[in-house]
Amino acid sequence: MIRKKNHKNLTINLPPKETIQVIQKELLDWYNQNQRDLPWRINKDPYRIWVSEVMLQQTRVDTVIPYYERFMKQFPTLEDLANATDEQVVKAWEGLGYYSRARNLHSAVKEVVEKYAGKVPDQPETISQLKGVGSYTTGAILSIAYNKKVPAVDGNVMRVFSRLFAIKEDIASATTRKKMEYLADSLIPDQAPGDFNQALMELGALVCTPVSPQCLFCPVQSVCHASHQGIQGELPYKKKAKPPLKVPVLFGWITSDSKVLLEKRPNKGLLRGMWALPTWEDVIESKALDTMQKIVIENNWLVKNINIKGNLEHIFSHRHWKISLVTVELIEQGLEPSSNLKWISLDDIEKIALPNVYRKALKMLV
DNA sequence: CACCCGTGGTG
DNA sequence: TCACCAAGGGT
Repeated sequence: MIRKKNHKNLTINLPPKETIQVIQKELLDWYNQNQRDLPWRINKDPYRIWVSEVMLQQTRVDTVIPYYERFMKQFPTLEDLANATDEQVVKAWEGLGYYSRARNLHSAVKEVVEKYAGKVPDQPETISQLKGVGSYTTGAILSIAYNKKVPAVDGNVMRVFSRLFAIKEDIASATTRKKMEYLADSLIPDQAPGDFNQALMELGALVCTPVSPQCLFCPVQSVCHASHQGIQGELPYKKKAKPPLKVPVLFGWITSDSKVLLEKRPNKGLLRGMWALPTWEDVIESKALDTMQKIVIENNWLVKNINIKGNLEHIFSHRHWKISLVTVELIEQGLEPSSNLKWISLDDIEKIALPNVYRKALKMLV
């Protein structure tokens, strides 16, 4: 290995030139033979590449495919998406999670229409200013759609590099990530940067997998430090994540006259800006009925009946909701609709973008 | 830098 | 069963 320092004075071991050439050739050959047939690979339309990259953030390929197919059918061009309403876009995203991705994408696409005449920027400084376009997505769009020599370091690439070069540092740290980006920048070939970036990710997805990597089928096994040392199973190193915090919550199924009350969640925090069943946090199961009765009294609602309807759990990445479901039937709709409160019929609820945790609750009620 | 932000699949 | 994870970004 050649020890080098980059502009930020990080010490980085770069492989010798011959090794770099082996990696480039073997990876590109392998990718040409083994790449999957994926719907975002039918052409190089920057808009199509962009949508796929945003959907794929922290989300599996198999999960994304049906969403992507529907999304591209509904919004075939960048202009179509720009002209859509926010509600339409978020509805198309329903069930995918991380809903801010949809709002950011929508907002960014509108910005591209207004400021760049509908052409997706092809410079890193410009495109990375768009909402929801970070370092990885910048590299992915520029290399895949525009064939620019910009690294795209995602979780796959970090895993592949950590094994290939036996890097034992925590891949969650910003410093390690900088090293990885510098490595990627040093490895990426002039000829086919987009294919090379995708080859790294494809290798991580198909061969250099998180558990039981298939080193026997790896095109770069001959130059892999982890494989030679037999430590591929130990890498990449990652600090253990904290378990999600358990929070007891109360969902209200508040109905009147065959309509149900929906509440818009605040513009910050979990499921921000999404329509939801009225939700109260830190209400334990044994207090669910009491709490709902208090709420009814405080609001002077005229109530036919209040019932516990059941319990369910939902685990987010950092929250674990233990949910009590309580139904309230009002004699009359004593609540004025507002910007964050509305009555809606059961038919119309299908048209609203509801997070899956609320869809799950709905299934227990209808 | 540490934390927040969804969901469903898997071994 | 449950810990871990999947083509990250924002703050």
